[in-house]
Amino acid sequence: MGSDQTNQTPYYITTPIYYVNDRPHIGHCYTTLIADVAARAQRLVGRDVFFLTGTDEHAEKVSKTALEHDKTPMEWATINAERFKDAFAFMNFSNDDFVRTTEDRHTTKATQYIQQLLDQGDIELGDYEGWYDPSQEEYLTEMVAKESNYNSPVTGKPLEKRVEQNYFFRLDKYQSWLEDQFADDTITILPGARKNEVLGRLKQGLMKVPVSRQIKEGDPDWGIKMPCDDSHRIYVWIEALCNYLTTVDNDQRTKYWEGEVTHLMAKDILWFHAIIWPAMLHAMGKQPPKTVYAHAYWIAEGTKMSKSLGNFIEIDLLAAYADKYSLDAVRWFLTTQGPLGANDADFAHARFVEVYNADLANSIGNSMSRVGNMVAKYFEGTVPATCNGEFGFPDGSSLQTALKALESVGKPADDPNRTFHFQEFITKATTDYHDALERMDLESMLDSARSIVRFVDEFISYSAPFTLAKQLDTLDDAPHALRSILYSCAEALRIASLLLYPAMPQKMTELWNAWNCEHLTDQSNPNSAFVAPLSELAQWNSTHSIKQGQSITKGDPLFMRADANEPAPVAEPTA
RNA sequence: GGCCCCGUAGCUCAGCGGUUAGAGCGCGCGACUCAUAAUCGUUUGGUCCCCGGUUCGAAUCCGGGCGGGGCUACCA
Repeated sequence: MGSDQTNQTPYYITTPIYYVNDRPHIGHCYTTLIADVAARAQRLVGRDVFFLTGTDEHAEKVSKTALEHDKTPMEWATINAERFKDAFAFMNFSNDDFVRTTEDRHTTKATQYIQQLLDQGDIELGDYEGWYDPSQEEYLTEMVAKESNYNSPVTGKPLEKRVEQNYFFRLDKYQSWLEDQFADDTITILPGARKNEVLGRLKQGLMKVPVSRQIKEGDPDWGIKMPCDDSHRIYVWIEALCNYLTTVDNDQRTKYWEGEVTHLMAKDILWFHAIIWPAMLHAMGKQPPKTVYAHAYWIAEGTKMSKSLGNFIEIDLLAAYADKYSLDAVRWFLTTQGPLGANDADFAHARFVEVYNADLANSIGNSMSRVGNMVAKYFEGTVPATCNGEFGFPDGSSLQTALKALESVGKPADDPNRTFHFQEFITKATTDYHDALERMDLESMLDSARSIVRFVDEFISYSAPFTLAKQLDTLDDAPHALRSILYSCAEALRIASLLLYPAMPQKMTELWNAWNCEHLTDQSNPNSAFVAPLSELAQWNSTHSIKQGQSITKGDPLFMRADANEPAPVAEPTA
């Protein structure tokens, strides 16, 4: 594995921009978290990454709610955009930018795109005819109208058939082009079940989509006007989608759009991202995204989250969990247990504690503790030697010595012929890691990191360095064997920690500080850049490896074991 | 209404035509003691939703049920 294998295509990953009227909740945090983990992993393997999130602010309701709060729409949007920024800073997301759709850089470009589509005839004036619900001030689809017998589903009053003049995007022109993109995965829709949904709907045929709204008497001045026509605003959805391009549509950043683009989102807004947006891009002569990934939802303790139940898991509750179990534990749980597939996932406290103890306290944290502790105990905290990580016949003698030690105390190994090949195992783990990252399968990505930890635990049990340590004076070669064994454990864990970093940047940086590993350009800042790509960092017994004489402090346990009987954290009531 | 997905061990899921159906977690037992009562080993645990069909052979393909869920273009 050399740096020449690193994918040099710039990597651009986006989350949806979030509706500012919502309070940041687990859904926003989850989508942005998986983007963060993917972005950090891609940076780790050496790619040039741009990670974007932001807020969608031009919705009608924003201006309405602003009024209710005695604020201008812009003031209100700013207050709420700040809440998202705070929440994301709290989650330690490494987004390279945060776009607000009210910013000039967005509105200017978005207007240009619409103008271009108008000039080309991809956007044209037409009549929109539909069932209007005057009480809700919205149009209903034919299906919904029919189901409710052409009465308002809310008030029961009759719907009105209304015709409105609107600008339409000629989505219908791009049906066959879209079909081609999906047929050979030029645009990859993930997971597969979602792709089927999109294909199924696509088969029913595409219509023109309205991309403007008429400005009504007394409407607040909010949103972007149609460039050609002051009496229309650009429909907020259409404008919002443009953020992915507007933010990087400049000389410095255009390489990201021309690189590999991944859009992440929840399943409810897949259609816009898989169909409308790629078609718009194609019409503009721009490359479509490579991957459109729609994850499912979190549910809370087995129950769907809804406004009426008021059981949304908001940022405050995540903060309470972070306070008790550490932020990285929250990131780990959400990333590995989340609804990346087509099925919803449950945020259940009992499950959280189970995963926390199994993966973090007992596995990762404990393994790092026991190795650190043995180095402290047997070698006064200084790594005494290096080793090639080969154990067992015919390449190494250290394991044989360890087995002799076990034999001499009457505890011979069941299978005395086992071999352990650290470098080979780690190469396989990092290869799997890369492959999983390419598929956005973050759970198996992190599991391949954890497989190294399991390997180390297994090796410790088998080789029993603690037994060997008691015979340093009586058994020939025992000191050398013990040094080799502990070096290999520490070095393997160092590499595992690199692979775990994207999910748990703070905790892994904590370990590197305790072990004096200089992987980051600024050891005091978990978010600083790596000094080298993974292919170099993860080399066994090489430039960035643990060295002979390197001091390792035991440090505090990274994840203290949790008591399942303690009550679940509760969100602090906040303003 | 239309289209789609899912139903496999207590839980989350993998397997999607071929030997006695798997993993992780949980539970039980054994071993060990460097470590956070952690770890390692091992057992238990399954009419692979039901009925029918195709096949030498089906969890896997086909048809029909039952149950759960999703999508169905103007709140975002």
